[in-house]
Amino acid sequence: MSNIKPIERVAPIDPGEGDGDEVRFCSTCAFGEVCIPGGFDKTALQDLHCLVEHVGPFHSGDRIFSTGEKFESIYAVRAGTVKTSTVDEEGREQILGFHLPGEMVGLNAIHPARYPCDAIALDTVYLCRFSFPALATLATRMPGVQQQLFRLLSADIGKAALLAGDHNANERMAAFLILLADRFAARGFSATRFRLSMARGDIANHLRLAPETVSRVLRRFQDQGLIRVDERDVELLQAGQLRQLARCILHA
Amino acid sequence: MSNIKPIERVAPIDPGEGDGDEVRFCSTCAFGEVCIPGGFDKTALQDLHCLVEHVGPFHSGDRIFSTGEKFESIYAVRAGTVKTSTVDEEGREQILGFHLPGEMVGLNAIHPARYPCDAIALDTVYLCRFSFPALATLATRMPGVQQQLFRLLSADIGKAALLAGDHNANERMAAFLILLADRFAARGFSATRFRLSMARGDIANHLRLAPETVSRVLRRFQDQGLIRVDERDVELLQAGQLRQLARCILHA
DNA sequence: CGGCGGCTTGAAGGACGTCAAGATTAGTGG
DNA sequence: CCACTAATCTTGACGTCCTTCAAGCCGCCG
Repeated sequence: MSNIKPIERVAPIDPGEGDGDEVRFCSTCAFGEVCIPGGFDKTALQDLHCLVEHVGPFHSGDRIFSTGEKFESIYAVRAGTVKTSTVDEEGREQILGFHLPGEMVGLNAIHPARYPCDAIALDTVYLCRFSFPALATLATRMPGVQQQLFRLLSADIGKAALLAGDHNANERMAAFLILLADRFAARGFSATRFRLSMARGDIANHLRLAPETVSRVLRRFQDQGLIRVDERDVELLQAGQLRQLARCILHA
Repeated sequence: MSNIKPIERVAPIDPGEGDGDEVRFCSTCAFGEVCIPGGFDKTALQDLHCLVEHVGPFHSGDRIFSTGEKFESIYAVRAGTVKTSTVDEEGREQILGFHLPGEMVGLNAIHPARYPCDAIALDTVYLCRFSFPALATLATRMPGVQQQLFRLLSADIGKAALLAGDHNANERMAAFLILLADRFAARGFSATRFRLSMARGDIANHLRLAPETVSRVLRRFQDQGLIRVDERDVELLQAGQLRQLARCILHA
């Protein structure tokens, strides 16, 4: 049974190509503040727009890049969700993270100069591709670009550390939901109702839990009136309590 | 009983001040390749040396910076070991990492613009302090500096993800030892014999284990002939087998 | 409709944590 | 140099949270 009415789309789904809609995307993108004119040198800004390439659509399961490929570009998600994951030689997957619209993918590839993970579309995905060498060159001329790159990289270190801690299933699940909500909110989506673009198994993997445990925790949360779940649609009913549960993880 | 003879010091302990010994340290430092002349613009290089400040000594337990302080500088470890950790409101510590000579501390503070963790000396520590604003400015003139910063930041994302995975106590302990060995080796120390500068409890915390479990795993490794442990002195007898044990973590 | 993958639910087992006690070391001051 | 205490480490017994295994359910798509 479905307890929640269908979730209305808050963001544009199909950006089309060459539709002159850049501003709508860029305003929520990690690079928006430097992409969109803000007192920067005009010609440099021109360069920034020139080195951006719109790519997509990718469909669920499509690979954006694969482990070991030569690192060339970083990506900003325009629409859809991307998961990054590694596969060890036993064939077990480890999901590093999920990337929502406005977030960057590929920053961890700069150092090894090869992508250290796979990037896979979880639904219909559109991206902005930035040639990294070109971006780095531009950054030497535009301090704003350099600053933003430093910030994005630094932020990713913190993100990676978030779920690395020692916490039980309830705390990790609560933190996952709250983080998702906050990230949706930051991009102008609803913070209380959203659709999970990833499978339970993917959530479980990312949180170092068994899929069964994820199911059980979600059910427990629902029984306690904290959330309402209908398949992949989630509504946060007591975001405050969830945040309280997750406070050890969220910060620290 | 002591099974291992005392470990001879491989690295200089007391760097003194203004001893003209920079090269000895810088050659093993994360910034060495840009600090030490390598075809770079002479005046820019001069600037790099100018914005470096040698600080220390810090003693065991001393704080280098604290959570919430305004971010000003990043640090390179010249001698000793630094641990970075957060404390949640329940008062529980979470150790983010250990920083050996030649490694950077504070890169995760760029984004929030405040240090998101404490940095604490585990023994006698000497550091190079880099004013980050000055470094960033310099980076716009010296692409090599910018590249190195990007690489260091990117590498830290990968490091943070390493121990975030779902692995059992044996794998994590083996990975910890091998990673330590490799890092010592990269800086010119012995890869098979070294002294743990951190307490068992700190290792345990970092690996999300109980201190008791760390003891038990180390004993098991010793009984299997993989290592020899005498207090904090460790000798890797079967580094290959340890690496094999840790391969799922080390990579993936 | 029927098969298949994703999800849920229950019962049993295991890896690690917790608790408690003892051993060893380090630190301190006489 | 030697007590004395506190801190760290080790070891064993027991408990618990989560995984594993197994089965059934549901929605999706050919």
